Amino acid sequence: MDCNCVSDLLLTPPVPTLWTPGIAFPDWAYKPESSPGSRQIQLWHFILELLQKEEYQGVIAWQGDYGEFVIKDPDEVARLWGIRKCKPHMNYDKLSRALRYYYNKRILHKTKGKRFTYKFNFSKVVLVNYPLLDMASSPFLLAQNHFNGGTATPDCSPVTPEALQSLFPRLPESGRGPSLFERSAGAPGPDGDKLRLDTFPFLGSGAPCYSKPPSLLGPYPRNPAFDYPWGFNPYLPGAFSLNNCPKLPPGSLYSSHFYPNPLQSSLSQLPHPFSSLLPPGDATGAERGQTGGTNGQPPRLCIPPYPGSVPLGRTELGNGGTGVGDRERGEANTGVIGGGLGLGLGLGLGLGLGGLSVGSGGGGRQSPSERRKGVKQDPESDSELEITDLSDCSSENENEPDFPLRKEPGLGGRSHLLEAKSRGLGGVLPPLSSLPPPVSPHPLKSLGPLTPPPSSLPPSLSPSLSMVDRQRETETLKLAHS
DNA sequence: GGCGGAAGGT
DNA sequence: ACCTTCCGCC
Repeated sequence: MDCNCVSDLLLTPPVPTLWTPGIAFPDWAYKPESSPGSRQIQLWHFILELLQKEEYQGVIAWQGDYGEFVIKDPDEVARLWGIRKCKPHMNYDKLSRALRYYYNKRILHKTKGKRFTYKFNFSKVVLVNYPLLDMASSPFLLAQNHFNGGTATPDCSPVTPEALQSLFPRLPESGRGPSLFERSAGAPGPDGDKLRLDTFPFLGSGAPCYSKPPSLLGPYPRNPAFDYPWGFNPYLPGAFSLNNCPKLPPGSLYSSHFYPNPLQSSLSQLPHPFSSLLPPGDATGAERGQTGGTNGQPPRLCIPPYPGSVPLGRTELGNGGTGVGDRERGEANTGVIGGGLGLGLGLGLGLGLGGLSVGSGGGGRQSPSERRKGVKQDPESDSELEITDLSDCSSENENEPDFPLRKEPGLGGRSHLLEAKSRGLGGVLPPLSSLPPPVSPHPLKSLGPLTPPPSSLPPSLSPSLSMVDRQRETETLKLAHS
């Protein structure tokens, strides 16, 4: 069915994956075009999109436990979802049915006793958004080993190649190869490769198929002129500079509550050099400069999207986590991540997934619906953030703001950004002057099989790894691979 | 409100 | 596969 709902094209930009600061999910997070449903965003993606956006704090927000969110305005969420899916008759009853559908897939579960409250199973989702492939295929992984000196730690244990292979049966030993991808028989080509999420046991069958592996896409496969939101443009030099993070949006996918600040939760607990990545004396450093901070509002974390930082440290999804404790039926720790996953690759590499903690969400910003209805802002909200009204999205919902995602990467969105930034609402990295500059401004340009770390895995995060070391390891990898 | 079965659509 | 729609049940 073709409808005039918000165009998927606007919602599925060719965002360069790991470093994607955009509000939509990276290309690989969407279904392949060949699949039924053709690249339509999945509900949980959509939920995450809403969750990461300031303007929907009044509609849906992180709240409570790690990964837990509350739908403050079920009707509005349903409406937005309906717009998104061109289902004008969508309502919360149906939406919730779809959410329940995720129970079995263990992507979500219900927080019992709390109305409209659900909880993500991070072990499912995190890797969907941090495809290990990139991590695995990046020499950055090698760098991880340098952080812990190659020795096992409870939080980031080097795993033998065998162990890794057992986790990811098709993960190539070299960290680079086709085995994570399902090469369509006789159809190798741009779409011939699909990341085999089914090789990730913790992702299960419910995980969306990647249309393409991010780091193997090569130079942006489509529409390179895509106008990135908040003025962010990965093509621009410095866009991936760790020291230049104001380019990043306030609600980066990788920096929202859903990806609680690994710097905060992990680096501060890790020995140097991890801890040195945090601003001095800042236990909650990463929140600083993110969300005002002077108004007492629980900050909506906008963590600098160090994609590479995710694998840095400990996993706090439960066991030994900092207040992340899962208390409900197995929950988020069903996957290997939950146990403090350390993934090694090839040469005794250590990879932990996510140092995770979460701030309580939900500053109660006034939602579009509230604005629409003229509802007074949530008393606990102090937000004066002007939300760009992207009402040029045609839909059955006449004259309503409609679903704004991706709609206006231009002036509107930027003004939003500017305003947000002017209020210190994120997109600002904590000072990381100690970090070396990025190697390449282009996230993917140099992504060969064995190249310097892509921007998605900033070399800055391997301060102890010299280029010589990298080169050496690269060579070693080549040998191992051959 | 929340649940899951069932049927159906794409 | 991933919902959407409908429904009866609790």
